[in-house]
Amino acid sequence: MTSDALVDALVRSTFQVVGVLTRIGAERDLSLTQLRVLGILRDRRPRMTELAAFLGLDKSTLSGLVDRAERRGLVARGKNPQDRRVVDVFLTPAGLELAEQVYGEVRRALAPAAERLSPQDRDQLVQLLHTALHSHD
Amino acid sequence: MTSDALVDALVRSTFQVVGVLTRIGAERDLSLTQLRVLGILRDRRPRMTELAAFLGLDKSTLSGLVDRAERRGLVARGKNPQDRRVVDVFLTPAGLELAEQVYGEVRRALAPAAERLSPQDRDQLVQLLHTALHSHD
DNA sequence: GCCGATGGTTCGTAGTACGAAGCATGGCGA
DNA sequence: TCGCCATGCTTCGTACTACGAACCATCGGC
Repeated sequence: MTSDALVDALVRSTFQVVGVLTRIGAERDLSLTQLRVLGILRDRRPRMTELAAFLGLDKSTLSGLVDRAERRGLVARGKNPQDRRVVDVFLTPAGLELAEQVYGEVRRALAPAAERLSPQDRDQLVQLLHTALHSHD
Repeated sequence: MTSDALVDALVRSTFQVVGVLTRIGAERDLSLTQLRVLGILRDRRPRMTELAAFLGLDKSTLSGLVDRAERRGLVARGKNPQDRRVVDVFLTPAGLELAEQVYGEVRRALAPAAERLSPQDRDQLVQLLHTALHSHD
């Protein structure tokens, strides 16, 4: 099976990128999950359940996660006028700024990797990853 | 900058693979870190400090991690005859079996992704990931 | 033989994650 | 319209993950 080598490569690079993300997050006291939350909320204002589903987490986990982020002033809870049970989550200005900072840093950290490839190879890599993983069949 | 698209793609696929690994691990009560430990120990018998460094974790974190895995009978601590301060870690037969099981499952879970690519594309993807990330300059 | 360096463990603290139980609101069927 | 189940979220209890500081044992050079 040729696919084994590919799976190995994917897992390997996954852990490598996770390492980079974890390190950058740690510098600002953000876990991988919080990092992801910031990334997601940059262009969305989901309800708790949606966000939990997106992250693959239990609702109860998200409550705590949002609690802590709210305490730090990074996100806020909003009421939903259509349904008073629903809680919407969104970034505060401080949260947005931090998100942009962090993702800027991620880009900087991974730029050397990108620069090891020619522009054509980069495009191709993006394309291949998209085809393989972004399975919209 | 073209590299931004690549960074985005890398981060995206990272979270996707992390999702797969987390799910498969959870089915057997293994965290991402424990999964990684199993993977590493499949073909190594490092000392605690080496393993910690490899994982990017503090020694103290690893003590607990190995404690729990040992309690479950997955790994064992061994004395190092050259230096009596040193503790070597290795998989038990049960740990090895679980590791093989889990990594088989990972391969199965990611096989559909691989199969979306032609054999040549797979090779190319492996090659590109290696060049970009496996920076042995 | 002493002493600083190295290798691990222990302890306290905070975050992460789950499931069960609980409360409020919504919406449907009688 | 009322009753009741479903849905959305929070709270609580538990276990794991992770760190740093303090600690003990051993090693190696002097």
